[in-house]
Formats: sequence, C-alpha cells, structure tokens
Amino acid sequence: MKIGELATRTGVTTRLIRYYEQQDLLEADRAANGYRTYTEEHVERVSRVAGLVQAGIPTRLVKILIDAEDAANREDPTCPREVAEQLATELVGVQARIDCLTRSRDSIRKFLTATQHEVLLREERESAAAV
Amino acid sequence: MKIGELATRTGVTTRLIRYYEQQDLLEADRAANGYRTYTEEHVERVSRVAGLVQAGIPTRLVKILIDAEDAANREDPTCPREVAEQLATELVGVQARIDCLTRSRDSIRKFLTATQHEVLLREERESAAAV
DNA sequence: CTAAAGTTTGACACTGGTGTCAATGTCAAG
DNA sequence: CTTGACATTGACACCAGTGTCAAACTTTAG
Repeated sequence: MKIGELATRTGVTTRLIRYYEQQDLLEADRAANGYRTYTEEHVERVSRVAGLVQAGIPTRLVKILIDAEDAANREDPTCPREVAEQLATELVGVQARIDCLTRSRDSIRKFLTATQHEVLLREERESAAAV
Repeated sequence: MKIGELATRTGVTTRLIRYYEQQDLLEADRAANGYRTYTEEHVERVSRVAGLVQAGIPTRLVKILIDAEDAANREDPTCPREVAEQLATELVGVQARIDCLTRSRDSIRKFLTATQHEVLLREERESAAAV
C-alpha cells in the first residue's frame, strides 16, 4: 500500500509518517517510481510509534523501545549489557508515566461518578472495545 | 518554603515552576518581599503537574485534569454536563497512552528477561519503592 | 559592612513534533 | 492527451516546553 492509505488507516498524517521514517523509526521499500510502499505490518508499527510519541516519549527513545519490542518477539534475543542497562533506566521512566496517568485516570473516573455522570464512562468502554 | 527549596524537593527547575504558575497550573502566595512562598501541598502538586506534562499531556489539559482531581477529593463535587463530556473525552486519550506505555513496559521486561538481564529489573522495583 | 547565594521579571533562543506550501513527478480515468 | 488525485523532496514556520542570561533586589553568612 502507498503512504496515503497507510495514513488514513492509522490516522497519522503523511507528514508524520515521513518524519518518523526520517527519524529511523520506520523503513519503507520503494516502488520503481520512488513511491514508498508499505505492508500490513507497517500499519501496526505506525500506530505504535505515534502512540508512544503522543505519550511523551521522544523519538530517540521510541526507536530503542520498539527495537527491544521487536527483539523480544524474536527467538534467542541478545544484547550487550550496556544496552540492557539503558533499557532498564528507560523502564523506570515509562513506569513513572504510567503511574502518573493511571492516577489521573482514576481521578477522572471517580469525579465523573461523584458528579452523576457515570453514563459517560460507557463511552470509554466502548472505545476500548473498538481496539 | 521558597521556590529554590521547592525545586530541589521536586526535582523541577525553578524555571518550570514559574512557567507552570504562568500557565495557571499553580498558585503561590507572595511574601512581603515579593518572594513566592509554598506549602507542603505544593510539593505534591508540582510533582504531579510535572509528571503529567512529561507524560505528554499539554498544560492546557493538565489544568483540567488536576482541577478534576482536586474536585474529586472535595465533598459534593459538581460540574456541568459539558465539562463532564470533555473529561470523558480526555479519559479516552489518557487510557490510550496508558495502554501504549504499558505495552512497551511489558516488552522491555520480557526482553530483559529473555536476554538474561533480569537483574536489572531489581532497580525498577527499588525505584518504585522509593516512591 | 560586604560578599555570596537566592529571588524577581523579562527576554532571547533552542528543540522536537507538526502543519503547510511549492515545485516536480506519476498514474489512473475520461 | 488532459485532468485530477496522489507521491516526492525541501523549505519555511509555528507552538510548547525548556534552558539561559541579565539586571535589580533581598537575605544570609562572615
């Protein structure tokens, strides 16, 4: 598929897809005419990258994270001690963000419930189901 | 306490503390000499704000979130339907970030384990305990 | 009293993520 | 063949979050 389709399917603008590629977060084959061509796997990957960036992870780290992610799903992964240490450090930062966001999420839910707006929480479940 | 102490205690630079105040995320009393003065509660608040900003929440939304947080802890909170709807919308975004980060976190753990670097996971638990 | 450290405001500047526009090229439909 | 939709690269520009520096004032330590 070409970049336009990838964009509509992921909800990420073509501009950003190119930007991510430039940041080494993505690779794309080129058709004979120079057009980038993508596979189904890229859909997942682009969403993933965009999600992390939106969660405040700088692209430099996003690369590290998804590389590790990929490696973790391959057999016999291996990595030098130093890289592992960096990952461990990042892990702490990621967890901190999760905690922070989780707390906000819970507060919002509590608040909506307390103000008799639980109905709105249904939207949340629905959008979760959509994933 | 004065801004310097607040900064060292929260690990947030004075520059940012002032910036957050300017963005209406913080309020500070002024001493007779014009110095900002803070209470213990501000320590928590500043960490919270900084955490959310780091998690990719724009300051505009941070304000909304912590306001709701505060309200949720007061008695008899109330809010107009429209505000509640906006919060519900935000909730979806927050949850999306959490999911995204959680996935990365799990991948990192898995990877570190698979590469015989579980030892490093201890650091994570320790830093979590430090909170 | 003086020097050092901390605070205030304000300005300038950088960075990273995005939007947008321009000029050019490719391709599919009429 | 022409037109319109989509691609390419490259440039310019914007915004938000931060760093940093300057000039003036306050407070603390010696």
